[in-house]
Amino acid sequence: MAHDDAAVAGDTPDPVPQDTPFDEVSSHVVFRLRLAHEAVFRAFAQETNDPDLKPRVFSALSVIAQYPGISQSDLGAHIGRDKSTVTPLIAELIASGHVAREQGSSDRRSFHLTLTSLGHDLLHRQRQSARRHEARIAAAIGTSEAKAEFMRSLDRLIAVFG
Amino acid sequence: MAHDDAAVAGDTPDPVPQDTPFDEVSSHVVFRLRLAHEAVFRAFAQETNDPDLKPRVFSALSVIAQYPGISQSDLGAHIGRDKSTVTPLIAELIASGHVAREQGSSDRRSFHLTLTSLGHDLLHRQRQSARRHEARIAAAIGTSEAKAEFMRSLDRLIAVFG
DNA sequence: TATTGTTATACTCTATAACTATA
DNA sequence: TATAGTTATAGAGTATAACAATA
Repeated sequence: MAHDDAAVAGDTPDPVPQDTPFDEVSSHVVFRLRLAHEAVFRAFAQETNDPDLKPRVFSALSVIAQYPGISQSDLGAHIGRDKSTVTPLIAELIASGHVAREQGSSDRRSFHLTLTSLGHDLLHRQRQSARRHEARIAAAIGTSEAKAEFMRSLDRLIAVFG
Repeated sequence: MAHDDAAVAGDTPDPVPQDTPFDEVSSHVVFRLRLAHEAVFRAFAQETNDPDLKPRVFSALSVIAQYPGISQSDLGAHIGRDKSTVTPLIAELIASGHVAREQGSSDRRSFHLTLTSLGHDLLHRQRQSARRHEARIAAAIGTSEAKAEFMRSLDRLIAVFG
């Protein structure tokens, strides 16, 4: 915490107000985006006590469910991560029995990823948690329409700056 | 890249469309928020060739300019970081001559941070870069009004989940 | 030559805990 | 006891580059 107002250089700064201060920094999208991302990310992980409910696990399971047989590189492209980042993630999901991997027959460099029944079960549970989380987000933002507009803005930022 | 449509488990997946795919994952705020944050953060750092234009540097300079004499702990509270994270940041800014530090006279545990003239100059330049960056964001989102609404949504998320 | 996946490595950003010195 | 700041350390999360196998 800090001063209530600027330009005070004395010894004992006043405490800052607890509500959002009107800092210059707060007026920039990049900083609020960082804080909002951190907050939403944390809340997502806490949505259940399931230690497997990590966004990266959920995203991997979702993409594999949607594209059964997808390769690791393609999965990486879908979730915006390098293949070297995908490797340990998939290793973890194979070790936990949620994902199965089969070598390609026509191209033996690549693997085809599929969900096991355990993986489908986990995805099902994570979808429920994700649904609750999205509902909390909609409530925080205000309405479903406002949330949809928020999503559109995120999309435009990703499209322009991504 | 991956399949064009789901449930194809063949050997050679079709390439994924280059525009945003309608993945399940894309329909969740948490994932788009991550990608948008990464993209906007990267663009901010690239706004100029100035290697000092890091969001954390800009935020520290801004807060110190707004609250001259602020302590390191208070600064950390303003930018949402622990004091142990602030220590090396301030050390860097003192080493580069942008920030000055003076021990408190009434409470000698704490320090008072101020900007040097070099620090003011840097902040001035960073503000210009930040202004351009914010303008690009507004253009990406569409209008200033849409950006303002976007900011309000970010604020609500921070307030609810922070 | 190009690509898939693995590995080794390193970098960025961050926090927790233990510590010193003050209060 | 409590607080300001430092230090040591650790842990996410990620990418780059070199590599082997395959195309």
